[in-house]
Amino acid sequence: MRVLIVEDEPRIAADIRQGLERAGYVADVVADGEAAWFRAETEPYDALVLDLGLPRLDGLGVLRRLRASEIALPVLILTARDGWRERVEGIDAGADDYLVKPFRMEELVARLRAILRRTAGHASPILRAGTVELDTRTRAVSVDGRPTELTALEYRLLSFLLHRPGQVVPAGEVLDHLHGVGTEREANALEALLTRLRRKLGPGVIETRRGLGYCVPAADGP
Amino acid sequence: MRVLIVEDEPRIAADIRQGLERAGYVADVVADGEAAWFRAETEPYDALVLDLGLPRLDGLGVLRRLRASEIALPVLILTARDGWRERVEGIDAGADDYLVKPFRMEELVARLRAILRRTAGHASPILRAGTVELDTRTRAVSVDGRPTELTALEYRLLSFLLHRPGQVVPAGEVLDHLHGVGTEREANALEALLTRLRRKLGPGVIETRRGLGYCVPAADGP
DNA sequence: CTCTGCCTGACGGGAGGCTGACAGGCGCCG
DNA sequence: CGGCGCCTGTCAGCCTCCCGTCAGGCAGAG
Repeated sequence: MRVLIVEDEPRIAADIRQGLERAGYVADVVADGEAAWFRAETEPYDALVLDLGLPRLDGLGVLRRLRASEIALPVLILTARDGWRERVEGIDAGADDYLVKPFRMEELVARLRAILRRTAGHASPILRAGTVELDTRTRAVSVDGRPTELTALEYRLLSFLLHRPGQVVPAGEVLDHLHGVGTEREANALEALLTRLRRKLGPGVIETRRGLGYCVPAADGP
Repeated sequence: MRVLIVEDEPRIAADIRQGLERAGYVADVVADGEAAWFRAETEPYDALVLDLGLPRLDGLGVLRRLRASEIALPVLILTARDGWRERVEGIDAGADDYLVKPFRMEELVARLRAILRRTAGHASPILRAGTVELDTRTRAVSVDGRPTELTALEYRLLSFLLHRPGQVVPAGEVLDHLHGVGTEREANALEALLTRLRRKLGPGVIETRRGLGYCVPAADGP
C-alpha cells in the first residue's frame, strides 16, 4: 500500500510518515498542493492523507482537481480543530473521511485502513510474489508457508519491491528509499543486502535487470 | 532520450545528471546560458532542464530566445523556493513545467517524463506499436501480451523510436541519443543492436528506410 | 550486373553484478 | 560496565552476459 502524505509542516509530516511506515505502509511526503496534484496524477498511490491549508494550491483545490479528473483515490483529510466549515466542504468535495488535529497516530492508521477497505473493496494487506507472502499488518514474512525472519532492512527492501510488482526500480531509487534521499553509500551495500535477502527468499523472487534495476515479477495468474 | 541540463552549480548538476542517467536518459551538462543556448540550438535534444539564475545569459533569457526561434523543446525550469515571480515569468516565457529547489530526484524524473509525454502528444504512459507495448512508468515491455525482457540499451532504443511514431530518424541521430554526443562508434553497433532487438519484438515494428534511417509505423487504424 | 547499404551470426573484452569474508557499531544481557 | 550477538557496510575476487567488432551474405538501386 502506497500512501501520499500532503502536509507542509515538516515536523508533522515526518510523524505521519513514521506512523504509517510503522504500520506497514509505504509513504511519500510532499509539502504543497501543486506537488501533491502532480504526484497523485502520475503515480499509482492507494490513498492520500491530505492536510487542508497548504501553500500554493490548497488541500481542497487538490481534492477538487482529483475528483474532476475522476481519480478515485481514497482521501483522508486533516483539519484544524475549529475548521468545521472546511470539514464540510472537504466531504462535499469528495473526501472519504476526516480527522481533526491534533490526533493520535493509531486513529489515523485505523481510519486509513477503514477507508482503504471500504473504497478499494478488499485490497489484501498481504503482498505475494511467487511463494513469498508478506503481511503488512503483522510484518510477518513466510516463504513456502514457512515463517521467515527478516532484518529491518531486508523487510523494507522486500516490502518496497513487493509494492511495485512488475516495475523495474533503479538501484539508486531503492537506496534512496532505504536510507533516505541523499545518503551517499557504496552501491555494493545494496548488492550485499540483496544477496542476504535472496538467500532467505529463494530464487525467482527478486530479479535483476542488468543496467536497469531490480524487480519482482508481476503476479499474473495464467 | 537526450536531455540538456543547464545548471551552474557543479554539485547539483552532477546530481541531476546522475539521476537522469539512472533513469535511462542521456544527459549533457552546460553551466551557463550562452552555452545552453548554443547547444540547444545546434543539437537535437529532447528536453531541457533549466536552472533560472545563471551567469552570463540567465535562464529566462535562454527560454525566451528558444521560443523566439520557435524551438519547441520541452523545458522544465528549476527555481528557488521563494522565487514565485520567476516561476510565473518562466511559465509565461514558455516553460512546460517547473520544480522548486530543493526537490527529490524521483519527482524531477517523473515531471520530465510527463512533459516529454505531453509534448509528444501521448495521453497515456504506455507507448504502443503494433503488438508491442512499453510502459514508461514500470519499464515493462510486452509483445503480443507476453512480457519481454530487454537490455538497458535495447530499452532506450525502443523507447526512443516509440516516442516518434511515423518519423524517420537517421542512424547517426539514434546513436547520439543512445550514447551522448561525440562518442565515436562503428555504425555497425547500431545495426547489431537492432538485430537483437528485432529478434525480441518480431517483424514489422522497426522499419528501415534505406539511406534515410529507421522508423516505427504510425499507429493508424486501417 | 554491380555496388552500396543493411543484416546477421560469431566472438571476445570488459563492465556490472554477485558473494564470501571481515570489521565496526549498536543493542542486549548479565 | 564489559562481553556478546546480530546487523550491515566495505572489500576483493569471480562470474555472467551485454555489446562492440569483424567478416560474410543478402537485397535494393541504378
